[in-house]
Amino acid sequence: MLLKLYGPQGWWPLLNCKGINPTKTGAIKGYHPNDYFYPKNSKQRFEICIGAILTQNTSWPQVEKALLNLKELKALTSEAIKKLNLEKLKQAIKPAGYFNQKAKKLKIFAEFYINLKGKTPTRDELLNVWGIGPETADSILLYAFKVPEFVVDAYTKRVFSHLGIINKTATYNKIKEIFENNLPKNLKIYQEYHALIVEHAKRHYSKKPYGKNDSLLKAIKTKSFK
DNA sequence: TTCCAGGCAATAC
DNA sequence: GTATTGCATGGA
Repeated sequence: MLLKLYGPQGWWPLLNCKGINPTKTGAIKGYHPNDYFYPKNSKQRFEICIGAILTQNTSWPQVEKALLNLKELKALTSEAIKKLNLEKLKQAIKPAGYFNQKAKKLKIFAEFYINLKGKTPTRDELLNVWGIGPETADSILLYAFKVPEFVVDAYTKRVFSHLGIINKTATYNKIKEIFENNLPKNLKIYQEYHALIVEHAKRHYSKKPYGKNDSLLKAIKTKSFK
């Protein structure tokens, strides 16, 4: 239903890629609808990773401003972030908020990324990096490294507890488990579903009362869907 | 003015 | 283990 309502979301957004859709909500440019072949290289992979860190409790347009500032400084690579002056880094990412913490997170992550030497990290390895929590780890694995880990966020919890499908007090891992146990373990499905939940929640679950005009909720209650 | 945004770590209980 | 708090900018 969500896919029918909103279409493919083309996550993860990148600043530079061919076949982009500049009109997509929340993106200046860089969505890649119907195209799951990104990222194509280590640089794009890294851009997704730092975007995942920068978007912690922050709206995507603010993150894009930060990414564009970094691009201006030619600092969208792990080596460049590692070398970049800390104060300059803070200034560049200021639009994304929490700039003191996030600058530190980016420095630490850049080092971690370099040490990977092209390998895919495990979930536990990511969780052991300061600044990477469960959602950021899963986002990095799912969208940058194409590992099927379902991403849970505040929206997921809000929407699905409203739908009566999960408990309000359910933990991150519990919610993740529910989705993964009830979906085919498929990369495209995991990528698209999470993105669609975010799009749906932005429309109906951003301000209270939540889910007021949620057509999905109505359809589920009346079972008028298949 | 107040609330909110694709969380996380530190701390308190 | 679970609950609370600080972190910060900018849009609605």
